[in-house]
Amino acid sequence: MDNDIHYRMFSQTVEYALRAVVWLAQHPGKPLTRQQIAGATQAPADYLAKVMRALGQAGVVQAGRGVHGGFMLARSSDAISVLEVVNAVDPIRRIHSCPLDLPSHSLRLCPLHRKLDDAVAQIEAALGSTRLSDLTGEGGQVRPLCEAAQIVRGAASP
Amino acid sequence: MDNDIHYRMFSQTVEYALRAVVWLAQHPGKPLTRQQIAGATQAPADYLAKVMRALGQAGVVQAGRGVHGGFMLARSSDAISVLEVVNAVDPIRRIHSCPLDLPSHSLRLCPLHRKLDDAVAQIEAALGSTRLSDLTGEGGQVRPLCEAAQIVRGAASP
DNA sequence: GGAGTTATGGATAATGATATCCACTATCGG
DNA sequence: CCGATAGTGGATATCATTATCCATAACTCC
Repeated sequence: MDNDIHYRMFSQTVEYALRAVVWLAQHPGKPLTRQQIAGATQAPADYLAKVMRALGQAGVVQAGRGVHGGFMLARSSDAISVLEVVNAVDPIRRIHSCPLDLPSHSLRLCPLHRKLDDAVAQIEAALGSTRLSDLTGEGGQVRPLCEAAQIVRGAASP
Repeated sequence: MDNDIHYRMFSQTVEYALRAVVWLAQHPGKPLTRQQIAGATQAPADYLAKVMRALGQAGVVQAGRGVHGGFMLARSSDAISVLEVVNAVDPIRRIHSCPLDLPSHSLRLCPLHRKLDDAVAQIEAALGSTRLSDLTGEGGQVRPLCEAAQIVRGAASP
């Protein structure tokens, strides 16, 4: 409201979750550990533990413990939508009733909240129709999350 | 991420700001005081002071002090977009560069962040094309923010 | 000009999201 | 079985948002 960077349409938690599952989608086959994912996606490893747990409980990823443990997508990357990932960690909240703090008699929203809910619905639809496979480049070919991430990988693993 | 209600696509501050300007749009002519707006829109009066100040600095509302003071829209309600109100208090942040914490060499976003930014752009467009007059009912006729708000007004002012 | 009213601006407190840390459990390889 | 590895779960710290409070400035009416 006043000075510098803060407001985000998507929470930091959602950011981490999406980076993680995209990275997993780009590296199928063997499980990746939390440390590996954290390193690649520039997420704090300790916090990522919580995020991954939420993804596991939601059935988006499959976790394995022990020496060859780590995380894999629970299904193929074209069977998981971005919306599912978002909802696993920070559910998108549609506006079903008037947010004024009253028992909602109203079944219909006022023009303002109808507009806002329409906007949320748009997002929901956009995320729901996007699959993880849409974000990994065609043919399972490995693509970096961003150009910048590619640079990091190059620098970190000579 | 775990148990109950939290995540919102729009911040509480944005909610208050929008309720306030919609209420102002529905009551043109004379200025409304912070207390009046707070009462009608169920917003905490003290916090609303800050929100209104931000709206004033952004040129969305016009403030007057003293005995017949209060707030009025700075322009007519069909000359103010919802986006302008949102940006006045909690600017929508487009994703211009990779959020990974590196100097952004990359001019192009990766598929993930392109998708996310597209979603944000959709919201921006939807809010930008909606005017306050679109939210007040046709012909300047007074409509409540929500059905619930109408009930409150009825109960509060017999 | 004085009294009362109302926004302004800053300081401070409470709340929720984010981040860190540690003990525990499951799994694998010997 | 033993030790090492890696996820699980909970406790705690940090930080931004939200909320409250107070002193001050501007304005109206008398």
